[in-house]
Amino acid sequence: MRIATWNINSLRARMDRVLAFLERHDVDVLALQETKAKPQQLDLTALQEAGYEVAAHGLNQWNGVALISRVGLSDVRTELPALPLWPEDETGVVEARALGGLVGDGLRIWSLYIPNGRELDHPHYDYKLRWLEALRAEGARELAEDLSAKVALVGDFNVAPLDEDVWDMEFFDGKTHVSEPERAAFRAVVDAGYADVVRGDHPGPGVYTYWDYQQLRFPKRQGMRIDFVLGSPSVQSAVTGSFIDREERKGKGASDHAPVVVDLDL
DNA sequence: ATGGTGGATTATCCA
Repeated sequence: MRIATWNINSLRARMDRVLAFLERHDVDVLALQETKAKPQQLDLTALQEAGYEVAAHGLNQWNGVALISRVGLSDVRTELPALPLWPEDETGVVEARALGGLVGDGLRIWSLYIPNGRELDHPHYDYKLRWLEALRAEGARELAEDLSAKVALVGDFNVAPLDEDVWDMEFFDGKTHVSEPERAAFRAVVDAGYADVVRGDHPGPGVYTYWDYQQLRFPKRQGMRIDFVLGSPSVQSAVTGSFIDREERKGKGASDHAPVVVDLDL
């Protein structure tokens, strides 16, 4: 089974790229972030004609997530249990930052869009840390129940875990994505049993998944590694290969993120 | 001097 994660920065603006990507790489399951669409705004005809089922979760113009699968899609959940909400919820509305489903032979995959954090002293920064802690707790609970559970936590984590995951640490001094609390929160998810299954075969420095649209960051190779596929032990041991599709960042109409692709022999 | 891109939605917010 070939799974992938991609911050698409508007699914409606890039549906043609998604279809071409799925076909080009023979992808079975694709997790998307920043779909920037409510489910009812999406025209899924072409995806369905290509043999894919789709589940989408979105409430506003920036932080929607989706799962696309041609190997089954069931038990779809639109929120992680006990996930803290932003803004502090009075209406019952929750943010569309997580969407999980069962695909293939019992693999649970979560498409995750971790909060950006904005600034170190912004309320969203604390929200980001709480969100990651809730993800860790839920991930730990899942493995405490069944250590052999096949779980993949994939998506845009908005954290660069190592210094080598950004093009210039001095540039990021005092900024989010590289602060120690964010990195500790990311490591806690890993330590709960969810390993980065890509880094081993694609070590840095200079291996990125995101390049800002501004300042010619992509041609200048000034990027960040912030998109990850984290796998439970049974997923880790099933990995047969992986790659970051840097080509997808090229040309007119590219997302600012590249897809991350992982092959599994479950 | 400096958000110099890009998307969604409409002059502003978000990343």
